[in-house]
Amino acid sequence: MEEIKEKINYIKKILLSKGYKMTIQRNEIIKLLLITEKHLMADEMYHELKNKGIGLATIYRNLELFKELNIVREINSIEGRYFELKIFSKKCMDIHFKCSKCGKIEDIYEHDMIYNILNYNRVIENNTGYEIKDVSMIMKGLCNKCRG
Amino acid sequence: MEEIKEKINYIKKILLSKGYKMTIQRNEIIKLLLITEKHLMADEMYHELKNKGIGLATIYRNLELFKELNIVREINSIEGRYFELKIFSKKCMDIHFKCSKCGKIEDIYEHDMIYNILNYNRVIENNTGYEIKDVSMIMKGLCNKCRG
DNA sequence: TTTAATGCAAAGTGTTTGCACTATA
DNA sequence: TATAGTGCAAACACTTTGCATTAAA
Repeated sequence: MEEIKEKINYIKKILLSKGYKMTIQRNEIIKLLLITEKHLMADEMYHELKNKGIGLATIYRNLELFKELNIVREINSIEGRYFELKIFSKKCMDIHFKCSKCGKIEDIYEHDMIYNILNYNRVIENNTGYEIKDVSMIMKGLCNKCRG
Repeated sequence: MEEIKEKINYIKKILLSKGYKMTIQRNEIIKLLLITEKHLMADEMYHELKNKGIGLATIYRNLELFKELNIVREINSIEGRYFELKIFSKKCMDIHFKCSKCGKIEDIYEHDMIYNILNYNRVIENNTGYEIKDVSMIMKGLCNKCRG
């Protein structure tokens, strides 16, 4: 519980440093995401928070802001839009390319793709019940020298 | 061009075998997806087909039907919903999940993610000069039994 | 000739925006 | 006390549905 306060405080600093304010509503939204520890849809958050007088528009507006500040990430699936905390996520993954002719191995940094894959991990976790902790990917083919 | 007629005919057989009819509208929607060879949003299709008197509702209804029949697949991203032919797609890659506790290995089928990754492969090929022929992905974590 | 499929318009979703008011820094 | 943030309701965009009509088998 102390940890949650610390994390919220950390996010508050980010907000203040960018000229935004930490409000009761933002505090509650972040706390909810921290406590539930999974992705939520906007209306699920609203359901949870409306008794505290927090409006749906506020939730949408803040999720948008949190996305811009890289605090939250959006996940799109057939069921709709989900949101989850991105900032304290420890998820990482590596991608390697291996040339099937000369055997050379290279690291690949494709940020958007990694981001995308990590998003889908949530979907897979939901569908399967697995808990994914690590992802690695190997691409095989020909490097530019061996392509000829 | 002959190939397109053949493919449409193949889909017609599927429709008829399930008690559906092949209409001008369905023909046009499938032809559009075959010709453009990429994913389209419903309103893009409407834009393309409304001069033939095809309504937006018809497009939505048929995309839904085609999805059920595994003819078309839906892709959800931040920009919105896309649709593409699934039935003649040669795309493949394998994804495995390995439980780090019990060692069990399972196949993962997450079409949208696969589609996404294959798209990024084009980007990586462009950036690196590599030619990617095969992709495999391993996810590690805990299966539902070992999570407990 | 039977029954599935269509176009249109109306109704539903989920999401964003304008505005007067409120609360944070 | 200045200005960012809020709730509410209206507006919006996308999608689905009801119904009278059309067309495929």
